[in-house]
Amino acid sequence: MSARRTSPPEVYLPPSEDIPFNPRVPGIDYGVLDRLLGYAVRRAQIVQYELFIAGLARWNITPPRFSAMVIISRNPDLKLTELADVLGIARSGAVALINSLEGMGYVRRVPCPTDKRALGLQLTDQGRADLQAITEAVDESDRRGAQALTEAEQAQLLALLAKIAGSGASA
Amino acid sequence: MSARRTSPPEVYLPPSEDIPFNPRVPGIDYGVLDRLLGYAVRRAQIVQYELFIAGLARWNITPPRFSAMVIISRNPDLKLTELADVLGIARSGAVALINSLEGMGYVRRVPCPTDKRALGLQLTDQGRADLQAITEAVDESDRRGAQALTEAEQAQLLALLAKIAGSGASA
DNA sequence: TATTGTTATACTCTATAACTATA
DNA sequence: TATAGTTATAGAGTATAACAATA
Repeated sequence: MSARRTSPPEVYLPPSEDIPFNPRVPGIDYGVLDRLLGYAVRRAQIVQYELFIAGLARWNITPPRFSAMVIISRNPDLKLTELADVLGIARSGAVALINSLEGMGYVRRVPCPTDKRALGLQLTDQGRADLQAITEAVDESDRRGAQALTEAEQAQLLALLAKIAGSGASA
Repeated sequence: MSARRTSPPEVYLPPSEDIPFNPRVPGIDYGVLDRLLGYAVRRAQIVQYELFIAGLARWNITPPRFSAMVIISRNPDLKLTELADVLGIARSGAVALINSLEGMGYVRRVPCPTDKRALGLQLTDQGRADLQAITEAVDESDRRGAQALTEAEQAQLLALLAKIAGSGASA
């Protein structure tokens, strides 16, 4: 009993032999699962994630990588520990994440002038450029994931999700 | 570049040094993430999962284990391959899942009369009994996750999530 | 003493592929 | 030939703990 987790892992490479996840297999009785909010969120997350992977395959970009790039681009000289906090992962995980993005030529570590222990994270020119195209692809797959909803419903859903996310944080 | 995935993994053990996930760290600019449905779902899922783990710690029950037990209890003599399909995991993963539930004394493999290759899955008496208490704990943590919402909002959220989950499946 | 980034280690989950025994 | 369950193997992600450098 070790390797305890605070957040569910998230990795992602394209589908394969398996047909895409079917959130409601015909003839199956889901019992309580059908009325649990947690299961509904999980179902939706799997579908969203599959769309993300399908749309971002050519970039080799996973959700955590995309999130990290966005956070870094919007928050200049963010420290590695802060990034870990924002993403909800351990510092060692953030190191691995940054290593991969650095290997892709998207992120750069720069020394911090005021604290010699720390380092600032920045997007490279290529990272900044590709993030634009990547963001367009993400937007596209996000739109596909929401296509069953009207504009009003999408706004509603976003608001409701923010509410339940926020409630858990303060608890 | 191998070990391709069709669904995000899901494990779960109780939190630790790390404070719980904060879906909106003060002073951080989330950029596009704040308007992406996929990120909102992911944020909510992390919080829901943390509540699940906290509430089910004493049972050593994870979301996949709970889902499997419910599906097995509601669908008599479900085959292992069918369970894998419902949960959206590979057959080898279903074997491991059933092994763990069998080790806990909750699930039993029974030979299938009509097909000697296949086996039916059943809850043991203990599994059936404990599932009741476990379901109550799950209901409790689910309620806590939804406490920021009114009854009407909860129903609305459930319906909207079901819509976006369903849209992805048929695509 | 506490914190930053790092490394080493272990664990869980997942997928692929091959195997067997049936169909 | 195809399918059901199993096993073996590998890969990705996460966590913990310890470390050196710095605060």
